[in-house]
Amino acid sequence: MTKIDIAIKNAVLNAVKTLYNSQISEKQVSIQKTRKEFEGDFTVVVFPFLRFSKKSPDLTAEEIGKFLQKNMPEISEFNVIKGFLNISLSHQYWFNFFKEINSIEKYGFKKVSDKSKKIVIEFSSPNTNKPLHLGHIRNNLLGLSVSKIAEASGHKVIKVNLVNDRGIHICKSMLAWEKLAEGKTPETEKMKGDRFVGEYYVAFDKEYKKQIAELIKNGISEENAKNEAEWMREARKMLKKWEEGDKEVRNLWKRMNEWVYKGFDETYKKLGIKFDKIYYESETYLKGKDIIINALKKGIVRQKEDGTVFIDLTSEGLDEKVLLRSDGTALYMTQDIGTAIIRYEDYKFDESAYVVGNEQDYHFKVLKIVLEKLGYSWAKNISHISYGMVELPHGKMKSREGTVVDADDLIEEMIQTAMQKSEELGKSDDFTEDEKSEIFRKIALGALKYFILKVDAKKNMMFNPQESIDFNGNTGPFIQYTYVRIKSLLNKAGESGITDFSNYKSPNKAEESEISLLRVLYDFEEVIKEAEKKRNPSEIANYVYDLAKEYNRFYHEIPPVLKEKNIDVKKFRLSLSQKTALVIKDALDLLGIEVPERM
RNA sequence: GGUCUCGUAGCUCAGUUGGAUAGAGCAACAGCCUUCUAAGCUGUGGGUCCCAGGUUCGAAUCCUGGCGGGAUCACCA
Repeated sequence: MTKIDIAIKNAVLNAVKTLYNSQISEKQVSIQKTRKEFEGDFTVVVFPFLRFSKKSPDLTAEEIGKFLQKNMPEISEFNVIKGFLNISLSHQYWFNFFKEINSIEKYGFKKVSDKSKKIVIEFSSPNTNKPLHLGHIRNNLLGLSVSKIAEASGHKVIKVNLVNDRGIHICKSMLAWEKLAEGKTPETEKMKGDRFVGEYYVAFDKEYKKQIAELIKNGISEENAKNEAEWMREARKMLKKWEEGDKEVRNLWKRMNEWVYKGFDETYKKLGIKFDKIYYESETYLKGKDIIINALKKGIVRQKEDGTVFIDLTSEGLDEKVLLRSDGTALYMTQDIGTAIIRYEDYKFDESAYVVGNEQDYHFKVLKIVLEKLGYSWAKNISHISYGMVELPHGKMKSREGTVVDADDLIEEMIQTAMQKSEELGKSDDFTEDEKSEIFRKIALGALKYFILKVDAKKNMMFNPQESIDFNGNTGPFIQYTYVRIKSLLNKAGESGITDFSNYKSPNKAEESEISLLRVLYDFEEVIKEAEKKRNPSEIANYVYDLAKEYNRFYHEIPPVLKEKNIDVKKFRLSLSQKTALVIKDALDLLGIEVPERM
């Protein structure tokens, strides 16, 4: 499709050349959408041309406007206000534009082919010692959405999860379970496995703190107390046994992880998340160790007297980074080096992106540099999709202190609210029970997902449990409602015998609200491009909100479509509605949000 | 302390390749259901865009310096 704004830009370049005999660069021409309070579709800012025209802004704009109008049949008229040249496109142009996009099944989307860029996107990456919370939800939703946007941009996407299934934190839950559980399991307690295990993690911390306090009371320094508390010593012993492959410890580890995975699967399913590949840290961390030991032999990394292996990054303006402990065991960085390499061997990706919180900006900066120093040329194609923290009104979320918003609880609460709201409005009366659960689920998750994704990913965001669960205004349900409303309209049209709307003759004239709606539809292609470039789902979210809002305005301003006498006008409006619904659906899908057919 | 990042209406957020009178939603107030779903639409009030300089015809947006919040700088992950 030829983009009209690009055509205008070229015409302006041509105008300046012809009228003022001056060659200007594309960069100097700024075409923007005309602001609502003025008449027109696109605006050309003429200030940069004044030094070539040597005329007043208004006169320059006038001359360029006349030139454009003469050379572009799509332009119907123009006006000049204070040096801004506002261009109006003919109604015919907009009708043609609509016919064009209406004939494309997935307008704005690019197809994935064999030549597509291959992108591995890692997200979620949970620890297996506690249930998922709101922070994880943001991660998961961003990962899912970024993946979908990349796919819509024609890339081959591989969604990957790296499960952090080993380490001292897991041993803490295991130890507490051994000490306190008396054989209880998620089955006997009728509890979700991840939550069950999480309770023992909290129990560990409680006892651990008690032990530290005790030691401090006996005159031991805080630092020593933290190291020497009995449970901590036992947890470390357990970790060592795990690394040695102790059968009993491994069995317990396996058993408790299974509980957690079962719980996670439920939550992922509710969120609509699936992975193409799951990596387990327990299976990849040794690779990193090998790589580092090899690099030590080659002299790329060095060893200190105390035995730690490190890499010198001072030439990059960073510090020395330790890659192996003095006892030879692996660190977070070590295992991430290993996993990155395994991932490249598995997929030979063109790009590898990590969706991880901004608290790890430094980590990923270092990871990339270290891999480059180790000689992996593909390391330059690693990127970190960094996002901000979710904050609560009373402060930070800390799982050990129980000040978290649990993912499952939150989803359940949202479903309850959706149900209540629907009953209040008297809308659920004629739904069957199956329909109800399906509809409330979609609305609840739509509300939650939209709430989180509409905020710019890189910014911290505030989550106020009381106020955040809203279904009016700039929310997911508002957008879903718009879709449902259109569906209802189309169904009614169908009942009256009009099922095919595409065979109309374009009307002579379009209403202002129709043009406004078409202008928003025009932007969709560009919005996907921008969202992909910036890896930022919020651009899609804000767009689809604008679209829904614009449709609702159209819906109210236009007299009832079904009563329209002129059959061509009627069909055009139904087509326009239908396409809007489709774009809403496609855009919401990019956010991982489903649409109900009724609500 | 170094580095990074954010600061826009009472609250939650849009708005940066520099453009016109800075926009939404929530909350408050006032209207619109004998015409297609009122989870909707329309209107009113609400702003030193953290502060001070600078660049520019033009700055919320770019630069410099402050102030304030957050993150990070581990043989934790």
